[in-house]
Amino acid sequence: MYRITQLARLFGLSRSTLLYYDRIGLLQPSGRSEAGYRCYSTADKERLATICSYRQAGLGIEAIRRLLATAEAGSELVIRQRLEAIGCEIRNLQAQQQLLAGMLNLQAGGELAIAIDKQTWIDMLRAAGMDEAAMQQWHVEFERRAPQAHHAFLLSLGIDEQEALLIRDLSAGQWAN
Amino acid sequence: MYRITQLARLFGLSRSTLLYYDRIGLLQPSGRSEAGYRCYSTADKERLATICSYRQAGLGIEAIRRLLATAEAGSELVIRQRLEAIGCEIRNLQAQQQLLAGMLNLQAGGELAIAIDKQTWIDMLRAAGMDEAAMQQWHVEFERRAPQAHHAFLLSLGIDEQEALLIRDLSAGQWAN
DNA sequence: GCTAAACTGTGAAGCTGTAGACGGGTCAAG
DNA sequence: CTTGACCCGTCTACAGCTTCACAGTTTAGC
Repeated sequence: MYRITQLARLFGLSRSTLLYYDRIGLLQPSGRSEAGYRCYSTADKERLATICSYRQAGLGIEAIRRLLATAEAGSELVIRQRLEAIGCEIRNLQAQQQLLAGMLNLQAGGELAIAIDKQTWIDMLRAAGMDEAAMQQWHVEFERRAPQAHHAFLLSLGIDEQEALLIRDLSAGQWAN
Repeated sequence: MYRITQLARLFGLSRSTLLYYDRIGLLQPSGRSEAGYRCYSTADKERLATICSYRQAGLGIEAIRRLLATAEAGSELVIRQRLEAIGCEIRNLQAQQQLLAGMLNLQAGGELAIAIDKQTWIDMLRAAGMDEAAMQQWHVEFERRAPQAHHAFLLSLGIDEQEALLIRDLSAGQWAN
């Protein structure tokens, strides 16, 4: 049995957070003491552990509630959706970086274009000693390990959706065979 | 002269947002019609454009207010700080991806598409036949051609500001000599 | 000129997830 | 019996809006 602050500390949370979870019914203590103190059982602790890990993964309270309610069934979808959302957020942040870097350039009198394009990229790899075959192989690896990231990367070079898909198809094909 | 909803649509915002900006004094219309309707001038529009681009860059309202107040002076620091913060956020999101990917693996044992990290990147280049020296050379080229993009790219791999600067210094040094 | 829709205004409350403060009750040790 | 460390419930605050409620204004079509 745990008291509220005790349990909160165990997970690096504040008392307020557990009070809040109680109020919204996400985690309600399984009992109360005579004086009305919340008593959290070991089961409550486990539930909180689950909640915490979902929170750390950035899931919203409602999503977590659904996950816990449906007891592990269909949770995969929620997780995949969150993964998708994270990918999106990261791309947004990267766009922000571009924007800000652009502002710095404007102010500093602009030393160079920050966004690199396809040709520049190829030139750099070639300057580093890569040939056609090596680049092919690199695409194949990229596609195999992180297809989403591969796609985003291609787009970031200014390659259009069509061509990106083409490149990915070729890479995937090479991997399959 | 623009009416409130008109201006809002122009920037993909809602009327409420402009009402809010007015209330907090971030963007106040330069006039009112006889009936009391807000009239936004072209100058107001420009100001809003600036605000929007800062917002898109993820800056907070207060930061923007300060930027607009001090009229371009000292804004570089704010921007650099935001860049730093973005790098941090991206790393957090990547950690979340790892966590979620882990959950899925436990449940499904599946492979997944997530943003790439430093090690994955190195592995991919190596798989494509690059060795240490080639990677060095590639960094040098990257730094020479597009230092800002180089920096953003390093951060996107989850490398922290410190290490990124170190890598860039090394690359720049090699180029200088 | 009339009507209906689409706009405008103001002000207040709500949202998320959490932190912290408040005034007061409870409990164990010394 | 006091002291200090707990606990209670309730309230406020944060960002950056959105939504609501209610009333006045403009505009288009008939």
